[in-house]
Amino acid sequence: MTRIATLSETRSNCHDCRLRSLCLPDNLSKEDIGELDSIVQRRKPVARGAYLFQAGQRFNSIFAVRTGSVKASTLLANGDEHISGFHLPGDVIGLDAIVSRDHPSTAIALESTSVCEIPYAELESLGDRLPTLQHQLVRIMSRELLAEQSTGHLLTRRAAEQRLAVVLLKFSERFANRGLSALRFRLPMSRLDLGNYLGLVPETMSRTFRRLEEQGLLSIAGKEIEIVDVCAIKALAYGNNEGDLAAKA
Amino acid sequence: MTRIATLSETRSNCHDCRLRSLCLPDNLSKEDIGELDSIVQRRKPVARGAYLFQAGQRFNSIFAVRTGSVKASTLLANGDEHISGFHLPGDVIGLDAIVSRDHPSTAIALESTSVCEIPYAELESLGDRLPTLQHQLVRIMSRELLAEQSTGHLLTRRAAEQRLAVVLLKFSERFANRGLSALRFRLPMSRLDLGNYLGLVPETMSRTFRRLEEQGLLSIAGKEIEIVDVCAIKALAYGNNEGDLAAKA
DNA sequence: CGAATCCTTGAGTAATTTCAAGACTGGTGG
DNA sequence: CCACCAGTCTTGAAATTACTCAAGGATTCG
Repeated sequence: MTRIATLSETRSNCHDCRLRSLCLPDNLSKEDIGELDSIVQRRKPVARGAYLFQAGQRFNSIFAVRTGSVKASTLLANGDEHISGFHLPGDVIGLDAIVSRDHPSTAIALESTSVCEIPYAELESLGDRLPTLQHQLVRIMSRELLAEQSTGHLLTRRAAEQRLAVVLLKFSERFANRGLSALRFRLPMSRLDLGNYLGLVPETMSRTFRRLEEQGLLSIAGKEIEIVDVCAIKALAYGNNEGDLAAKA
Repeated sequence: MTRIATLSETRSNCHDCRLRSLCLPDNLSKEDIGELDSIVQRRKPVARGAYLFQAGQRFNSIFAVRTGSVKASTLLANGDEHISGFHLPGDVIGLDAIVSRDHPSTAIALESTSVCEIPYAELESLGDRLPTLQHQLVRIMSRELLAEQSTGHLLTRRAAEQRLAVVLLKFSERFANRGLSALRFRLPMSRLDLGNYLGLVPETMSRTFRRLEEQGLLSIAGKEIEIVDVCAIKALAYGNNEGDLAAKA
């Protein structure tokens, strides 16, 4: 077929982006979105396993995930990998690098992933002229700060079942925020990666998933997860430690 | 003694503040600091156990810790408290509330603590006029984001000894950043609170402290901590899991 | 000085980790 | 299109570790 489409035609712009309300353009006027759009670079999708950037690499841009998913990881002194988070469409990546000159962590695509690259120097300049954009950047950073904090809550839960319940609800919420089903979704990462994130070994992950399925809280088919009993999962995740509520499932 | 000093005289200003380089004034011109100073409110110290703000309370200001220390906590559904962080002089608190209208967490003074209160609406307006100030706010948020992330690293460490080693090194670094001793310092929080933060029960905290002291890595006198063998602590915190290096202590 | 809180210590239990090995996938190449 | 291969996932049994429960002792703050 004849390809007469220019690059810009096949690539979306901020104004028409479904994720606009989650991203930098939120609250911006049509004109301001146009200005932002002019500095946003939309490259071809990043292949599964490829780096968006690596730890130690010079920081130049932040990235907004458009489709796909990304894991953020750091290499520990002993050679182990620690996964500090997973990024889904609408998330903005690289904000932790602003304060230093270099990226503190590595961003790896978990599947074919398309991102918008926003050169930070240009964003900063544009923000000087467009207060609304600047405010939105700050709001997004505040949002990320909040998200990171709740990760802390997650990891101090002792029981593996609790940690899994909490993280599943968090993903559920994130999918729902994008208008997807809160009860049926596909986890983009391997159990290995999810376990690493939660501080649990793969064996425990496997057993914990199975236990929740046996209790009738989940239905699992590979990476496809269905939350069968939301109430019970919430009770397990956020309810009392004694299990009084959860035991009623 | 005769008190003729006005309130403004007994209270410092941003320009003369020792913590200036860690805080919002960093990188600002003398004039800009003056403008910032004019919106900063310096109240009398907050007593030990008093709230700077409570979760759910309307967000109006961010706070910079000048002296003392603060713990950030949230109440879980089961009634338990979760401590998400500790704030020392130079830290800016409340940034996680910008995105929502209310504070997501409660800030409690761990000792008599003095803070600078910065009304956020005014800071935002001022930031619109002073790009350098705006950039500095973003840098501080990026710094906080980075700090929160490394909390995640901390909490995925399985062993209690590792978690304690990591958190002690983090405090050591923070004290050093303020020009204090990196090897001898006073932890402002109780073992209870520190354990809560680390996801460990008080009994485990007690035993773990004692074990590190017996191994000759620490010297402990109440809240006063001395790091005796930095290398061994670092090996324990960041070295390999097998303990090959740490065992040589 | 006195009460409240915090810290310590001990013994037993429950949980995850470790070690080992087999089964399953999904992607690649013939 | 099928077969292969590497990585992923599962399962079992033993070992380690932190948690729970209980109670006494030490600090600290008012």
